[in-house]
Amino acid sequence: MSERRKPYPFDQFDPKWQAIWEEEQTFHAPNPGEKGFDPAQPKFYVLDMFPYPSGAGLHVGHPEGYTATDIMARYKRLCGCNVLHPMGWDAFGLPAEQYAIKTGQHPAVTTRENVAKFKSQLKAIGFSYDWQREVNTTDPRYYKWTQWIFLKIYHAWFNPETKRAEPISTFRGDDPDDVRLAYVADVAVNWCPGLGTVLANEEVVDGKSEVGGFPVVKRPMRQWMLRITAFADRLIAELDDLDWPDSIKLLQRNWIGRSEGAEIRFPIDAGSARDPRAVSGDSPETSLKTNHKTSGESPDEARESRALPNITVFTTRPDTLYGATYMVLSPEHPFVDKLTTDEQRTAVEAYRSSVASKSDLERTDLSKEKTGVFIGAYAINPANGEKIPIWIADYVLMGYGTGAIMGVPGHDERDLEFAREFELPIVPVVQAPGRTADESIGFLDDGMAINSEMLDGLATPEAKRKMIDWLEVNGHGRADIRYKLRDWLFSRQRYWGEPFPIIWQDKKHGALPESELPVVPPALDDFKPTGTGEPPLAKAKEWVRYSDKADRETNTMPQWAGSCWYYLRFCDPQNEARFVGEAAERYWMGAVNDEARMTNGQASSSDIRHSCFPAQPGGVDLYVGGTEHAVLHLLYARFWHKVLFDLGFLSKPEPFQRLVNQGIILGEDGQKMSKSRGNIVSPDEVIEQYGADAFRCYEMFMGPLQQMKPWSMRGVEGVARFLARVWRLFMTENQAGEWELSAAIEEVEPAKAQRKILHATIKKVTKDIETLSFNTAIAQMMIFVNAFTSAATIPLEVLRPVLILLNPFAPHISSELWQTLHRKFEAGTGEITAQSWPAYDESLLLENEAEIVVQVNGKVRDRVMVALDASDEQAKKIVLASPKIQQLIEGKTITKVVVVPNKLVNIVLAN
RNA sequence: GCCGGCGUGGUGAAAUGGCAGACACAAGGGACUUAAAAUCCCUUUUCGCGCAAGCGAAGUGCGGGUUCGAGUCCCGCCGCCGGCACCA
Repeated sequence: MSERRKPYPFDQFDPKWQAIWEEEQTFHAPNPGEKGFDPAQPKFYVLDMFPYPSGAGLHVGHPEGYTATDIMARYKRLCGCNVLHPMGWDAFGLPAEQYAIKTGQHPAVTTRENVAKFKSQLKAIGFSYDWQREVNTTDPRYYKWTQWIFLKIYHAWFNPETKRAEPISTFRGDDPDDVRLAYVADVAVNWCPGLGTVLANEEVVDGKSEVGGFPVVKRPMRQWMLRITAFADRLIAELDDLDWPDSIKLLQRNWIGRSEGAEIRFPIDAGSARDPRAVSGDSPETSLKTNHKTSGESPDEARESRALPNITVFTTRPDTLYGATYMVLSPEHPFVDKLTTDEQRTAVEAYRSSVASKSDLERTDLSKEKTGVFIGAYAINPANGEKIPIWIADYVLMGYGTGAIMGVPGHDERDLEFAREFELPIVPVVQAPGRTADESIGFLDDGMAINSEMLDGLATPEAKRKMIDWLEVNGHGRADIRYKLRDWLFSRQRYWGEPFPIIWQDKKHGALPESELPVVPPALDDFKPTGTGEPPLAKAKEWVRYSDKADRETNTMPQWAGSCWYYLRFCDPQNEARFVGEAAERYWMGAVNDEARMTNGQASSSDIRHSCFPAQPGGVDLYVGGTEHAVLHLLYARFWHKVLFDLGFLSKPEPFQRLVNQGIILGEDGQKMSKSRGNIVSPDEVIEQYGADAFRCYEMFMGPLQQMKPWSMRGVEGVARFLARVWRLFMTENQAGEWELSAAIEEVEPAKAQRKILHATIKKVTKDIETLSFNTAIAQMMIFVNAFTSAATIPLEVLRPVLILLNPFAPHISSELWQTLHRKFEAGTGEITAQSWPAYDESLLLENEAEIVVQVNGKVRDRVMVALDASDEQAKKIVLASPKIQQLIEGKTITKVVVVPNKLVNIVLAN
């Protein structure tokens, strides 16, 4: 008696049912060909973003999305679907390694402990995962296939003709290493000294590492890159058919940053450069090979550029070429050295070194004034033949476009600022509607071309087109498309990641044969980064030596690698011969089998409807996770998926058909949960006090899934009270203080009103689950329970379906009550999880009469009952006969009467 | 700066262009109880009138508009949140 008695005995039946589900493997989904697989069942794949198992365990934010997917999974099973609902661990990554550095504890040990903790917490919430499908990215049986996929990428190239990834064997050029989708490049990378590793652009936030917040500097290093830019167009275009939030699609489109425009070549003025002949090539890109797209320059261009060097710029506004009064090169542009005149050399060198010492953060500080230096050389504007000065300035970035721009101060904000700072000429070439030429300086939108000879009078879009034609015809340039998206920097100098299946011999990289996978990292005592950029794996000399002639690659893959394809492994996690079996992939990642939908055993007569099987184009049917992965994981995974699809391994080009982002859960103080604020709520304490079902239901009852919302223990209590009312609807306490089935439950015909509320509840809950409106589904079940709490007798017929409706939300209590009910009544067979989702009968929702709202001039004045089949005229007549209304309209002129059948009549009076 | 999203009671929120505030929380009152807890019932947008059942007015960030009718659609502001940020 020391503890307070629970309002219902969840502390007894929560563990009981969790044990039964585990024992009976209730939620195991059989694969095609396996025992228990029914080809007539449609599939439903509902996926959570698998967690990184941190040492802190779960907080109440994690299970928000998990609860939503669990409700969906349990609902779809009750609807007769074969549901794939798996969970696993994204366990490579920095925290475990940082911990290892601090304590010497091997990351594998930490990971094992954290996984066990996470798993027991998830089980305590009663999630219906198929634990037979659990995967762990750090398990050699898993990362064997991560490495295998890397090899597929390595052995593939992007064929610009077919716009698809193809095996490297179809490449007809000289050196396949130039075009592989995985390649090595010396690039200016984001080096993070604090973490001792390089980072992808996506992992750098405000000049600091996303993990740990350490400063990040640019540094040239030899790194593995994945050619994601080749897929930029498809990654944008194929978003269209996905059922994702528009905001996430937009985020991805913006991140990819497609810009249409033109590449324009500006000849260097022969008289001005120190030694123009010394400049070779027409673009820095051909030598650097940073961009796949431009590697195939035409021979024409090459010949031309040898005759007279050009500076190539990219612009989205070729129509403004006549307004280009100067050029700016990035300070790192390879032409700067060759073009700088002796007089300007000192100033140029000084500027370049000052820029080099700046961090990215300082350099991109928008509020600072434009800086730059004239390098003494001139270029020729190909449109008007004018000699224009060449400058360098740090507002031009080497990493985008060609690292050089034409300065059009009339119609570009930055150029205008720069030109004003250094008193360069400003020529308006686009006239704004309703403004004079001079007033149009600084006008950025589409207008009409002026001061542009052949373009004069043309609207901007036509002017662009005409200029591009002219450039192409005269060999000064061509239409071009550029992206903000960079190729994916794929190597890390860390211990706790997948080793590359790559060896080096004579300074050339080569792939290991598939038979040598997995490549397991060496045992190390010292996990510390070397600090020099050399990876920790290099310390394992024995391991590194592959043969007398060849050494192993010592970089490791980034954390994203494992999560790029885990949803595929879930389809067939034990397969030792393949990353995913063909039949399993086709079934789970393919489209829903329409035939199965039609022949499914659910009742479907005309008046009984449910919507368990909306049209689904397939793939992962529902993917729930946080917005923080909008441009990282979701873009990388789509990229890998497309490569594997092109190579013929997958059924569909997109992995995740429907995506939903859950909103974050704030602490009780309305602030983001964090250790430092001390406002973290753990599911453990909630479950201990209120039970798993109250926890689940509160997570869903708080508000719309997608919305940010604060936690409230009071709110949990309210939901717990609801579940206690459900309990007492079925159970009463006897003299001995034991719970027994209530005598009020009888096998009697429900009253009409009872039946009506039952069917209204089935309809509402079904619809709300489909739209993920779990909060209003629970509200409706509360209404149902409130309506029955004081009833003298409760018909069995209405209780059974409601338990099934409740089951996805509160699986423990509904299972327990179902079992108790059926010990007495023996109606129906088996556990609640084996039942069918109830159907509702629309005709039972209708009365003979409807209450009509009567408005006068749009204000509600009365309510009257009108027969359902009444005509508009009849309704009007009844409404006008109402004494209240009579009073209000007396002596006034009715100008109009609006009738909304069965709902409303609005009488409009003349004033 | 640019691009999104969101502003409804004391709080979380509900509302296919058709009764604003469902369902909860909190608060207040009552029943049961020796008492408390638990449970159950009632009140609770604001203002005004009324002993009362009730009646009237205003009300969804602010200002306009469309409409018989706007929380919902359109235009212009303000505020908060998120993303991008010298991307040529």
